[in-house]
Amino acid sequence: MATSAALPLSPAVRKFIVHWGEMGSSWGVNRTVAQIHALVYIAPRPLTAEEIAATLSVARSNVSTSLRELQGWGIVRVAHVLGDRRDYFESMRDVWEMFRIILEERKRREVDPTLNVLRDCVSTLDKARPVDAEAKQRLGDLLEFMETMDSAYREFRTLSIADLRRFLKLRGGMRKVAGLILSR
Amino acid sequence: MATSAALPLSPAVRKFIVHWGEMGSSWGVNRTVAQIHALVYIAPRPLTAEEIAATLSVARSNVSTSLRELQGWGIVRVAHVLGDRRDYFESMRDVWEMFRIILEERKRREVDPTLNVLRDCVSTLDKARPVDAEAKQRLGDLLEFMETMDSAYREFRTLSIADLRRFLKLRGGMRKVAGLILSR
DNA sequence: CTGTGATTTCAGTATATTCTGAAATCGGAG
DNA sequence: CTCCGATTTCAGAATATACTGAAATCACAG
Repeated sequence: MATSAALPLSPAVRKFIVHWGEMGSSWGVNRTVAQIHALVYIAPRPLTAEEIAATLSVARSNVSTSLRELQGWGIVRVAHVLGDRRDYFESMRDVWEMFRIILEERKRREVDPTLNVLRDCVSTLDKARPVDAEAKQRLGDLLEFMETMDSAYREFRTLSIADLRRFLKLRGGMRKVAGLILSR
Repeated sequence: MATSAALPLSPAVRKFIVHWGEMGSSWGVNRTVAQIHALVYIAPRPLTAEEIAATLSVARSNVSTSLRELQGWGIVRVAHVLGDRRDYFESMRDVWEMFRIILEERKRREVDPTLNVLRDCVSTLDKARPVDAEAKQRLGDLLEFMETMDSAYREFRTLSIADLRRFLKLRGGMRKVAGLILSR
């Protein structure tokens, strides 16, 4: 097959893709990976790896690796077109669901291991001589904070996207929570 | 003054510092910066830059730059000891407050600019030919999501640390919210 | 002012990360 | 099986980031 041409992108769309790439960088996501995600998300139809490579001016192989990573995050998936052997890629469409998935994945990859390390450190320090009393206190505080966040997240996770959305959109929502639940 | 000696660190504390550094990396924070933060947070007293350099085996100048960055985030500050010209550094102690400050700072540096870009892109696409209808829709969805998050955050921000803590610690908190506020 | 220790700056170096292109592999058609 | 286009792998190159050490600056005591 002939080399795919770059997709035509309006300036606004270009701007978004570039910005999303920069955002990715400051959140620990490879710039190209983030750009590819932006492109696939905004595209009106699933794209081939070759189209992506041409549009963003990166090597075909780089696109392959990056798409694999996005699939690993669960926010991009392969689609197929009848009579076409190539893989087409499309992004999850629901932003809220995407948010939830990314949160879940980061928790699994980063928060959970940190909780384990903290628990381990605190329990080791329990058996240590009192020289480390201070350190134990600090790590204990941190652990308590992260465990509270963790269990709050576990509950948050049980809400439907619809409820979550409704809750966050409530004007005065936090105040209501404070009033209804906290004041006793 | 003689070169400061490295502080004695128990294995558990070392483990924590190393892990915190790795965590930093995956959140877009320089490893050394994160390690310094961990060390200063866990130390029983304010430390000099030289002590930090010796303890973590990094150049004095690197510590200087990293501390400046941590001060920029507002989670580390300078303290002084009577009769000692050196700067001593200490971390904010309250983990919840620290969390709040970091959240605020990341919002300011990353979310706010993204909101601006999205608004700009969407309004540009408004004036565009209908070729970009799809893109406009997608960016609009993303913008709506981020604006909802943003305003929910603005309310969350008005809660006191104490209330926030109490709320997150409530067992069944999210369920209660759903029950009391959402179901109507 | 001068001297001294503390701190910062910054050019060059080292390291880590990302990217490329060529080669290997895959997988279905014939 | 062979062929062929699609995809992946991976060693080396390119780039970006972090780090060092020396020199400059600062700030304060004397």
